[in-house]
Amino acid sequence: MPELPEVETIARELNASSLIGHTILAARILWPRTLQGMEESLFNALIKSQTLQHSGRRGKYIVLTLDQHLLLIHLRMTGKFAIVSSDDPFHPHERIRLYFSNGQALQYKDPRKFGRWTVSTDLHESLKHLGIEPLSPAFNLKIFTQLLKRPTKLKPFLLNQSYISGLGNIYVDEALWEAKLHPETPASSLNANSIKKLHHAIINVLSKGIENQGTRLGNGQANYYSVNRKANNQHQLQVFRRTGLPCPRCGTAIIKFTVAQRGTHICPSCQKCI
DNA sequence: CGTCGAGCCTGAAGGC
DNA sequence: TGCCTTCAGGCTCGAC
Repeated sequence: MPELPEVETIARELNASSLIGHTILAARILWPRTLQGMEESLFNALIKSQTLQHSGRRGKYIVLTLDQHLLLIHLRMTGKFAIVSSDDPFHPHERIRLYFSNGQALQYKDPRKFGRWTVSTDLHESLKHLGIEPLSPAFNLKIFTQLLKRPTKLKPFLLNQSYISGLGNIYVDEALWEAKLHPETPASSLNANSIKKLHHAIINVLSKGIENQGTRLGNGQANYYSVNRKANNQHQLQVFRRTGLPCPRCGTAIIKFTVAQRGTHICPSCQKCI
């Protein structure tokens, strides 16, 4: 589940890669459902002969800028990229391959097949369902306070991409721990001090995640998140997937339970409900 | 508006 | 060892 820091890391890597400035010759679609609402023939027609100009990010989407279109890619749970030689054999998990004019190819692997690709001519229109970027200057205390005025628990609030875009299960658990807030606390019940702490915690966990080039979980196979193997943030996690281990702040054993149908990790001493 | 459950998927992990 | 079940979770959709 790549979240904002992982997607940002991947977007930067692609932007610094040898593919930038080269032309897409063709696409090979190995799992057609990866293309969202689009036939393979149309997809090919839209991207063929276009140059890859830039790789960026909006929310959890990778945004590849071509001459005339944008490629929007959501990795969902297990989407991964690699740059390979055009004549390398297909990987069993490979779903799409883009062939470039320099003899290389962008390989998209996704064992779970949840990831989605789409072609857009209007970024704003295509991603209008996304809320504010938490690392942008626009995400200030005043806006955050306004957003919190709704009848929902903190965890589903933070996971909802239409309010704040980019947070996922890992960084929500981490931010709530840092702010000493329980995930089932009603969003509208926070006082000014808690709002300030949570605002700071969100920016802090995401910034550190980017600094560490993302979080890599699992045993290096199915849950391997980043393009490169430098992702290091997994060693900085305070509560996520640390059930039974001592809270780094007070030593109480971390517990896991379900909130909003998601595995949720908290310190029961530091994070009291309401 | 919000919550909840199902569905999309497969590999890993746990139970027996 | 091996089969079977459960779990993991981002997002969408339909029901309430």
